[in-house]
Amino acid sequence: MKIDPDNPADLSAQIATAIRDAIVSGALIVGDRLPSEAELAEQFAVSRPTVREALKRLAAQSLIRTQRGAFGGAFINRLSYADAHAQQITTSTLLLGMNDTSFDTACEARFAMERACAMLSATRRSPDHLATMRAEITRQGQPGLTDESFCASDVAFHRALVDAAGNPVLSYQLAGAVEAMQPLMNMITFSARSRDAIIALHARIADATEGHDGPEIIAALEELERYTRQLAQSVFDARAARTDPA
Amino acid sequence: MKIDPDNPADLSAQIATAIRDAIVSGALIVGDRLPSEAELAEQFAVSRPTVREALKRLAAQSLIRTQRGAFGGAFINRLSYADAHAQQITTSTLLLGMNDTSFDTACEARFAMERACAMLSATRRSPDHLATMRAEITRQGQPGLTDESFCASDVAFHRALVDAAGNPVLSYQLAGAVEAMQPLMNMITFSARSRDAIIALHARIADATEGHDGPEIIAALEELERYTRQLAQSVFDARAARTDPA
DNA sequence: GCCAAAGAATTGTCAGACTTTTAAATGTCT
DNA sequence: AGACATTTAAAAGTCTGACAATTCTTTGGC
Repeated sequence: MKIDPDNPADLSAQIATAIRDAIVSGALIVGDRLPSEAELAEQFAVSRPTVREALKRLAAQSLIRTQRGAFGGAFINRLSYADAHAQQITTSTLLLGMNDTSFDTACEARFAMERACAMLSATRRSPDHLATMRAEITRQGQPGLTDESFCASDVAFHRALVDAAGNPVLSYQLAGAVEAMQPLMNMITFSARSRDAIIALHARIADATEGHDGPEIIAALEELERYTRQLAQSVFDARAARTDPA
Repeated sequence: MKIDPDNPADLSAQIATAIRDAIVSGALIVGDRLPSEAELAEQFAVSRPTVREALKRLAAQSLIRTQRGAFGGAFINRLSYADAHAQQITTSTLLLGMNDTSFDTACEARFAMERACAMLSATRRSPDHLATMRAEITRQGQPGLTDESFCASDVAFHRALVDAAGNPVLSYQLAGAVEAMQPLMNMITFSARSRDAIIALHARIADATEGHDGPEIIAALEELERYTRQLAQSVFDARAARTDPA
């Protein structure tokens, strides 16, 4: 594990990369303890603050965890699904927020992926997943619910559908697509009528899931996608008309 | 933007979180310049090294970029698809590598998501994408190709298929699923016969893509999934027999 | 008016010190 | 001997102050 002191790039970035490579390549495995900061500083021939900056970079990606005290130090962290999940959601959210991705593009991707779970969810759904879906549908029908709460419940419903597929990799990958859409969905105001339409489709999905009917889930999701995009379109049209009253 | 000095958590972590929240919430937008390290140190009532550690955490996630010199500083970075892509691949790779996810689970997720692109790819594929797919198929048939190069080409082929869907969000999400599988795929040794079978399926996919035949792409992908899992199974069985010769 | 040199702002790096936390080692009492 | 309290040492966390490197702006000279 070496660094090039003549490289114009930050030394801390180089050190972080060197250690990250060692982790990805398998030279360092979960639970391993890195040398102490002082030792690393000596090995790389840099100062301790520089080493610390490198370690913080790795900590930011949940690659290591640090522990104070005697026999403490930096340990290679097991990247949990939960950590990866959280990271992916912030990344996806920023990605959509910063790159003026069109609502249609995001929506298309999200539903395409969600439909990919449908057959598996139909086969493997547990009573737990069904109960969650039903509960969210009930919540969505409650009067006085804010638009944001409605969206949050919508996300929870779809997460249950995805989780029902019983594949953690799929759940992890989908998390970004589904949850990152939430800020975009929050821009939509849901009338009582549109809420009813969405709830009806959710009920149809829940019924199909209960009845192990994959194709029916897909059909309902397709209709939901159509409806969502149409709803967004009318919101954008209304906004455009207000901004530019030609 | 405040931090709690009595909080036992790292001050640098708190500062990083505070700034990250400001970015995610939209209070700081792309191109904005953060105050200088000295000013941040004063604002948060900590020392400059502590501020620097916080900034390195954010830099590790590509949320900011720093520039030296007068009127330099830390700037809010536009999170590019390329950056997010790269991050997702390392994260997914580590996730699969560290959590003894079964080959079947990863494979199932990957093909489920890839099939989600099929209909779109069939509709939107450009001559460019087709050319890439054909080129990779040719490469895969070359004699003397190492297993690793074969896998790399396999990934390139599937990426072309995904990119053909013409949806950057989908491409980004799929990157993790497809490319993170590569280390797992590398564990498989491909006989000449199994390579031929895979190449034939690739050709079938390319033909279907050219002919705008989505369902045929899906059918071929399903067969490819079956074949891949069967291949992996036999490799694992052989390994188990060698380890435990009962 | 243009080019070069000086200046100022800002990050990158270093050295050394002090504080806090934690676990192991040691000592003491029953 | 075993259980409990005390000491000790290792390590991260933080601070201070300094200097080097970089880069933009401004000024001065021609």
